[in-house]
Amino acid sequence: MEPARPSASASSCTPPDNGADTRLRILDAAESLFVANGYAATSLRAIARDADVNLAATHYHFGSKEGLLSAVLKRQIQPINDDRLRRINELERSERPLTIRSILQAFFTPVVEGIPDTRAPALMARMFYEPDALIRPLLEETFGEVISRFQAALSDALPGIPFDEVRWRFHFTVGSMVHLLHINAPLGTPASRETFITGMDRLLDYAVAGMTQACPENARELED
Amino acid sequence: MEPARPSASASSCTPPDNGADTRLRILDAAESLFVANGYAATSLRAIARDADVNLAATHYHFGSKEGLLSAVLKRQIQPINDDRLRRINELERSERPLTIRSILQAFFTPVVEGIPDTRAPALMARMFYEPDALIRPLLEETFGEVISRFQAALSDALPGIPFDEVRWRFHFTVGSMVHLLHINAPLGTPASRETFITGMDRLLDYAVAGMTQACPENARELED
DNA sequence: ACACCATTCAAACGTTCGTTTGAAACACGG
DNA sequence: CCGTGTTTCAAACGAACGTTTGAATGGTGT
Repeated sequence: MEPARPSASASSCTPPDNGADTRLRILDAAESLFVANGYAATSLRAIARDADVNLAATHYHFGSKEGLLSAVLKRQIQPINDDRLRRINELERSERPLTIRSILQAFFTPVVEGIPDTRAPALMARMFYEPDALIRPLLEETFGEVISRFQAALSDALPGIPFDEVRWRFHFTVGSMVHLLHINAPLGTPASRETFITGMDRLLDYAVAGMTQACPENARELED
Repeated sequence: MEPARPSASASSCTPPDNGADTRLRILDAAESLFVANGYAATSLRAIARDADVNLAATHYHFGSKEGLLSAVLKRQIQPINDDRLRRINELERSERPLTIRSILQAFFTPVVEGIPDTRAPALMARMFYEPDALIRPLLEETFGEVISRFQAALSDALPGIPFDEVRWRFHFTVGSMVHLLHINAPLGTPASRETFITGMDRLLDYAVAGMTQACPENARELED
């Protein structure tokens, strides 16, 4: 029943680019359409047309529409989250205690640098609020570790503030960021990179102020 | 071609509940499904089934799926925005200059009070990020006046801060709120009203800190 | 040259979608 | 009690959907 997955049964050491080009074109087209119109409103036929491939190729390479979405997500968002974890780990190895600003920078910077390309932020924002229930487990699997990891680091850097309160404030911070990605990236203008970076810079100030609130000495700790 | 709209040609002073019950049941069912699954993934057949009405009734009363969405939006979000404008107008008539906290309260409170019912916040959050392009003009028409009105009030209350900077900060504030509505309300738990109100309270502190940033005297102006 | 396997392709599968139709059911003033 | 206009209903429309099929295609090792 199931078509042979190209990567599974291949025993050769150097995988040839047979179909690799098709795979990439499908991923690119799907990503653009998912960002622009959402998952439910995007048809595999539209993806195949934009990618200039046969309709059946989408099922051959990704098994189903949901499998294609999973592949799109993995390609763009996973590297960003990996980079976040790498940065927070390196931070904790170097300085103690961490500053709020440095933690949030470790959270924001990978998005700004757009790993692996500049369409990642738009995809991240879009998928984060996709209504389809089938996407939720995918996202929780993708973001769960990063969120709890940064919650812990922020809580360590905000002694005396209850963990619940820290979680709320980080919740609002994430919301601000996603909203910025949403409005600045998807519809209309393709998000001039300059405007986007400006927004992320101001977001950092805004989030530091919100996270620290009644601890101004903490908010300014890096500016001395 | 066009079916006679029920509200147009009726000349009687007391409109009978002919079809009004059907209309309401359709609106309720559509609202729930739009919030849970989004616009594109919700079918008129599912709405008609949940509302326990005939499929054709949806077209008879609302003309099209898009018309139904417009009616759902108008019923829930318009009252919230009207209340916001009423509060900000009343504020500006009473005290001068306004405090950031009082302005943001005028923006948040109508959502907390859930006019006309508690499902409004969830609908607001869902629709705000709907991917379908057809919704954008609807939302800009619905939220445009409120956004610019509050931007102006905040700018007046933050003398010395460039208008662009104020706009950015308010942008993040809106994002924090929508994100709170999203996570707390839609999928899974039906948003215990208590948890939601707690979140909105903390959001107010967070947003005041972010909006005022390097002006702590402004952040605390109401607490004396 | 052959056999083998991954990939592409046109065509069709059954299902579900938004919408339309035309007649039945209903309310109500004359 | 009939005539008129509003509302409901079952049924169907064409189109688009995700998915499947089976044959053609192309390169690779022997």
